[in-house]
Amino acid sequence: MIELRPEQHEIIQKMSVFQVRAGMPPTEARILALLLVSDQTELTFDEIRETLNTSKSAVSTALNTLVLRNKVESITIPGDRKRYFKHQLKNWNANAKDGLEKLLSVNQLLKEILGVRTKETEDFNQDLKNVIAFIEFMQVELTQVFQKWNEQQENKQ
Amino acid sequence: MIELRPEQHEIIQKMSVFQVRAGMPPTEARILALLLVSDQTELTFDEIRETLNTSKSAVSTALNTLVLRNKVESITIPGDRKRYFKHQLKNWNANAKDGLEKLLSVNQLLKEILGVRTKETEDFNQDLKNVIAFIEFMQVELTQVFQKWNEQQENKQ
DNA sequence: AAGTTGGTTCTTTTGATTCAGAACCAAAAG
DNA sequence: CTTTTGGTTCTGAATCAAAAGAACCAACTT
Repeated sequence: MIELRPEQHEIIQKMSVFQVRAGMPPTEARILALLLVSDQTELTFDEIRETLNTSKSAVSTALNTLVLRNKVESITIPGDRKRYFKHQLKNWNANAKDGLEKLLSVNQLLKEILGVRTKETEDFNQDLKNVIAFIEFMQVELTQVFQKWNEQQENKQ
Repeated sequence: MIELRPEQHEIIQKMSVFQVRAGMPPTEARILALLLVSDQTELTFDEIRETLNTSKSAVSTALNTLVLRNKVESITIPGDRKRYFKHQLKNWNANAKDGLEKLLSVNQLLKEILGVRTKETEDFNQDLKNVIAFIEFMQVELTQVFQKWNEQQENKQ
């Protein structure tokens, strides 16, 4: 069992509220938050379960989906049967990119809608075309922004 | 009651699935999709209710939150008691900006976490600093991207 | 003033998520 | 081969969000 300072508990609370609002299940959110604030960066299944005071089943399913979604990485140390779990901070960038791309993929549907609409409603259709153009613009610009970040990072080494 | 062609029904289906995945309640999603595909761009409360085959209460609350969130605009025609509802395509841009800013606001919490962490775990802390830097970078770049788009639009007129 | 229209608000019902508890299982240790 | 460890999987049970239904209300009509 990990001992947490009061501030750490507080942040777990605030952070998980934030993530739950964004659609993440509570247990997953609390595990992620714990892995961010804990003094040890690698925790075992049981440390997580005890510290968060949650059932084995809840922790097991939550951890598995977190690993599946590349939010958490699971580490095995040779000669130790336990698995250790660690926040995948390194993937934050890539996850963000994936998330944005998924959002922008709505453009496919908007184009379909434009294809199906009456030609009568010219103003509306023009507005729709504009949204489509905006999303396409964002796609191009965001790729450049990500590229720029990656270049900056490489130059720092 | 609005008559919809099969393709229109299909798109309402696909579009609302997409939005529901992104966290929007089903009725709201279907109303938005209907307002995008319908041949008439302005529909009354009852046209929406009948076409989507939903209860008055569900339509009422959904419409009200959509109006509150600037996703739908409500129009009144003088001498007609009914309200007409229209998709706020013009606000797509601004809504996108708000949504992104909300996502990026997690940075506040990440900074708090960094302040509370042990100094022992240097690698982890460096990764965390990197995420924070990345989000700050995105904030700056995104503002510029939005600005660039707005300038382009002004020049077109 | 007695409907009718165009909704809103409150309560109940339904359905889906989430979690706990227990049974279960595979790998390693004894 | 039996036991322990480190989890997983399978029911319920509790909770929660969304929708339905019904009562309600204000504005307009007749």
